[in-house]
Amino acid sequence: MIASSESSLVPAPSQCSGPHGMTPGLCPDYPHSPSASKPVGQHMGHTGTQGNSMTSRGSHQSHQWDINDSTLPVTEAHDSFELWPSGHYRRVYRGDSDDARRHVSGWAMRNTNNHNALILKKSCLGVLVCSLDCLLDSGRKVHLRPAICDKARRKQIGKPCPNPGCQGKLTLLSCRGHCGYPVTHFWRHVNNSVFFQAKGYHDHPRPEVKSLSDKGRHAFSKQLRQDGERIFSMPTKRRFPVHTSDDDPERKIYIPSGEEVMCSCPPFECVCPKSAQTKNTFMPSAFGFIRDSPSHTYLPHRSPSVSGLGMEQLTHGPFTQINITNTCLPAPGLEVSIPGIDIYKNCSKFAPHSYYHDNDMKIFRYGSGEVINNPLPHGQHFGRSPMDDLRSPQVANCPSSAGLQHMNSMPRNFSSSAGTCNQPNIYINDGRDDYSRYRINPSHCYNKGRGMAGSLEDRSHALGLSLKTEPTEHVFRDMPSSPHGGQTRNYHPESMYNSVSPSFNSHSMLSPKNC
DNA sequence: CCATGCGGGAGCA
DNA sequence: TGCTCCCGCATGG
Ligand SMILES: [Zn+2]
Ligand SMILES: [Zn+2]
Repeated sequence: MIASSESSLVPAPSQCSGPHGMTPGLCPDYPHSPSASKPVGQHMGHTGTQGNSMTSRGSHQSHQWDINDSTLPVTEAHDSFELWPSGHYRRVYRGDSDDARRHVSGWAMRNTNNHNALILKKSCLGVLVCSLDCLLDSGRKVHLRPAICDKARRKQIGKPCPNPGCQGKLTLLSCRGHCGYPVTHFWRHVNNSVFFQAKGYHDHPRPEVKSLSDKGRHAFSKQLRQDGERIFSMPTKRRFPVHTSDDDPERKIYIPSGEEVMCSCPPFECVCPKSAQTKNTFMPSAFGFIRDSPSHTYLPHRSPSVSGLGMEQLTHGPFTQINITNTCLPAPGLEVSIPGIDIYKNCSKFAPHSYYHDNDMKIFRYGSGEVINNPLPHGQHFGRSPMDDLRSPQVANCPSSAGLQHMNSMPRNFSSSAGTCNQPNIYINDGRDDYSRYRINPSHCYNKGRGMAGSLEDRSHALGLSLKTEPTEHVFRDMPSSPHGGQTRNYHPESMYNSVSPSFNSHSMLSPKNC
């Protein structure tokens, strides 16, 4: 988010109490944050967007709104379309932008029902990779685009790698760039503009763009008909993007696996094997959560522990890719000091496979195919993001939710007493999925058309938005290992984060000494 | 066939 | 009661 609101301009530490088991007050998400002193709780929800005359200048640095704001600014200046948005930021596109109206993204984003017809939510599906992590003739890796359609996607998974001669199979590398869960995109049409907000950093390579994937699909169909004959990998020339500030996603620097310079530990803690505190221990983050889920409900393949292999094995891959694509650096602000760069650097190992931080610098590391043990049951793979569930501690523990994000209102369970976290304008935008249909159900006011962009905008115009944004759930409560798994682990957030708190109360998070 | 969006309803707390 | 996820439907390319 390059955003903007007073709050977002201020990389203020987040108000984080309960959920993280952290000491309230000091949540050094962004130690260099300018100070601000507006007590949390003073704002009624957000800054500068209370129907005032604020107008966006079109620069993403000036976005002082949150997608959930009741009133979004009227703007005459718009941002150029970003095909590969990553990170927490906002954009305002022209209402007549075809890309924006179609909610286009280079990432494979699937629609998520948030029961809010005004705001379209999508979550990232990740990327299809070769289980053997093979290299194409071009030197690139196989990064196919997951089908948005569940059914089609199921068919993709397990297919032979399109790389001639490779015996690998396509594996879905799920996105967990939003604190362990898929990155989410929000689209909202209002004021003849298309407001876009993204949450999370994709932790996987970019999938092939749509048009190319279409070719791939056809190729696969052909392949099936030809009974096993391998198809060739997709060409690499991008054709789909209409507008994009994208750089060349294929620019990669290959370096020996031992030379990686960063890790992708969760922002709140380094869980690198080099970290004595966390090595071979249950990680209190989403990763550990995943590991402990018998049903492998959520993105288990990235859990260093999930396969039962040692960390070394898990992290051993053919090589590490460092993809530097700085052509679209986020503006100075929160994003600059986010995850993958400062926070994770020095952590040499963590994931069994790729990690990648878009925009500023991408780092990904692939393990061997065996390591990328994919495999979430389909039902889960295609499931919605648990990040949508505010009951999930991940949400509460997510820096993007608790720190990076602009928060629209305080969660009910958060102590909003000033002083516990003397930061200004901390807004919590929970980023959950479904809005309560009982509270927001435009279909009650409008024809139940299945319009897309138009309907969003139309409804926005006519409907006085009153969106509830505070988490109403028990974000600090013990969480089940999966929303519906039934296996209720006794999660004790407090204990879970015992080892996290220290890092939270120091700057180690930003310069993980333990890594 | 699939992308995309909508939304009913189940399941859980 | 509130909320999220599952899953099917409709539409359009
Ligand atoms: Zn392969
Ligand atoms: Zn992603």
